Amino acid sequence: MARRVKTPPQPKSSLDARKATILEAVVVEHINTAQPVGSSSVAHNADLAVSPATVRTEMVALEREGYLAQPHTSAGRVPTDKGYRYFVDHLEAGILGPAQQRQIKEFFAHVRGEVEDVLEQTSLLLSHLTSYTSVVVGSGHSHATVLSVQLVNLDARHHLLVTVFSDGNVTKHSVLATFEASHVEVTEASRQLNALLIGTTLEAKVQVPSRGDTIAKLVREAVSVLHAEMPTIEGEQVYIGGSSKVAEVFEGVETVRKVLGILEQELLVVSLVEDILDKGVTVAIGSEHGFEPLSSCAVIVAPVSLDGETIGAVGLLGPTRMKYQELMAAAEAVSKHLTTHFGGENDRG
Amino acid sequence: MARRVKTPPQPKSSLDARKATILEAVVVEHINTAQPVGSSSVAHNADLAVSPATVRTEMVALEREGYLAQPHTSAGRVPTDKGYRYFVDHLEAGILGPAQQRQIKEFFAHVRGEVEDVLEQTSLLLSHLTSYTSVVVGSGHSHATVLSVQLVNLDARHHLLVTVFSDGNVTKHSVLATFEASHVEVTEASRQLNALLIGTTLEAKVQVPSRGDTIAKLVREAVSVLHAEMPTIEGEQVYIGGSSKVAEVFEGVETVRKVLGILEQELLVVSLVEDILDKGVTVAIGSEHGFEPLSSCAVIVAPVSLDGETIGAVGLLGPTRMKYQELMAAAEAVSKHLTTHFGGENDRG
DNA sequence: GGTTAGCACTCGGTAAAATCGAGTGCTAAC
DNA sequence: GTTAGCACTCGATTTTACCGAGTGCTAACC
Repeated sequence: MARRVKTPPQPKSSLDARKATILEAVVVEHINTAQPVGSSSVAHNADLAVSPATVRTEMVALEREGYLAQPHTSAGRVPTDKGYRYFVDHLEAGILGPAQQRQIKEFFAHVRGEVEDVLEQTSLLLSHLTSYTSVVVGSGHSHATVLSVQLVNLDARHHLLVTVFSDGNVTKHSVLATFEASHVEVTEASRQLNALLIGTTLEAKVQVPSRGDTIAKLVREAVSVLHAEMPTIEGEQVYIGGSSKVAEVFEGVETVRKVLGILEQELLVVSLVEDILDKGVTVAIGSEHGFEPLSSCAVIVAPVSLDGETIGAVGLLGPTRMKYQELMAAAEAVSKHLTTHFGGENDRG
Repeated sequence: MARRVKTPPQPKSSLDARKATILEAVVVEHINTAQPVGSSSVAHNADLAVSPATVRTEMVALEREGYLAQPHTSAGRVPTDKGYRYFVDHLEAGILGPAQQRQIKEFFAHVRGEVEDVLEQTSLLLSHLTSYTSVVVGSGHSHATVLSVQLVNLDARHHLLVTVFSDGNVTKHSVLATFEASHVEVTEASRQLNALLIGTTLEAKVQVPSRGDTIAKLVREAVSVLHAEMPTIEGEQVYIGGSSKVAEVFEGVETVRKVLGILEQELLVVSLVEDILDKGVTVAIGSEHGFEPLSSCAVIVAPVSLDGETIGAVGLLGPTRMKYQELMAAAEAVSKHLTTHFGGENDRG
């Protein structure tokens, strides 16, 4: 359904049955062999009873229309991004192997712990499952309200502000005072902070006391420290699983370096995944996402939602010649399980 | 001083002046060129006024003693791990370039935030500074005592146990009850938990109430959740900076894959670094640390201490042919700055 | 008109051959 | 003990030849 949102240009890319079959055959074979594929292997392989010559004629057409490309004359054809796109768009949903299904079931039956831990482990699961690099994103808590704040004093001038949010996130912030405060004063400041902040979001302005006593100064300091953090997309979590797979799955040191470099920049990864989600797409191939350094990559994403709202996503990253069907099935399955996992938690006793 | 603790076997490896010079020249040149180095370049390069033939004779001696190796007949020599070891042991402390010194000063002048954030950013700094992969380890808080615990209820059955430790660490744990609890009950449970746990370590046994009321059940549940976590080395933090550098600095996809695979396993990295620290050494070369998959790597570590106790370490990882002098200086400088950074925090107002 | 067999042609990849030269070990003279 | 001289080794590089998968085109075929 969401697929309608994709690239508006071409009038609804569609090919006659035979061209489609040929394109598909080329894609499949190239994914398996990593080699340019020639007319004859397509003619044999596919169930179209046609001679290589005919296949060739169709191939020049497909090349003219931009679905295929030739590395050089007298070599076979290789799919372009557009070719992969057609392939993916016309892919019937894959079904996961029983072993993998079992592995996922197993995992979610036994996984426990905080959201962060679950997400991190999920990224490892996905990576093991697929032998590709996985990306799991949990979205931030910008709309979460404060459930509780507490000022704990480490020593006379050094305090720790611990804040609990309605979505279960907990943050800590150091509060360094230029003056000493007694235990009683800190406790009182903590009480006032609670009264002040509970129920508010980080965006909300609060009325801080303007008095000059120790307690008021503490309160002001704590509030400012907490709110100072607001602009950063605090709470966005990224977990990358199996980054070593990058070296297996891509060829060419240069590409490996580039991809790893990208994966290091968590903010970039988050925005990449969110961009793709925003487009309502589940796969971004090559140049489709704007990131030039990832032009030889394809990214599969599947949203994780709670109460109808997207709260995160799981993704897989690989070269454009990746096993789309299998990987999409894996991502989908895991995202479904995650969704019910978190959804179920609320009801469970 | 700590260096005396290293490999006991050989009676104090030492070479006559000329052999030492030659070995050093070979190491330096091989580090720069990544190529086997021949007798003539050594004869020219070094300030020993000797002919290549003499150098050759010395080289066979050095080879016999295990400091050098020949990839194949009629190729130059390459240092062995033992050769690097000798080189490193007789390296006078390097001095950091002014640009890098400035960068470090700059960094520590402006860095702020929680310990975790500082450590993470430090790992990035080290990596940028050196173009190698960095490892920053912060040690756990097994001896830390509980400063404060708080049970916050998210909904009737779903609570969050937030614990603040004396070392500034904060943990959260979900507490899922099979029964409903009112706000008042949760608050009371929270109060009792505080009375029970403050000042204790996670190892300590505590006397939980055995009554059957809601509050007692909550308390028991919370304590068990908290203590269940004890055995895991909670609080060990690892930050790896510049993992993409692995692809630049090592050659051979296979090596890159192996190293990345290791870096993914944080526990492994922690124990690697701690092993090296325990040996009282600052550099582990090739086979010196036990990790077979890292046999082509060298690791530089520098401890970070607070009040005389080691609270973490910074490290750099690269191929055995890495720029030891420069990197050791960088690691040392950063660890010193980190030490004073954390040490100073306590006194600062 | 679409399909196909036939065919000349292209061109990257591989293998064999030739060559190069850095570097060695040895020996004999210094 | 040092060094010049020299024959020798052997990986790396270049050259050449060649193969063959695959193409595009054309003419015959259904």
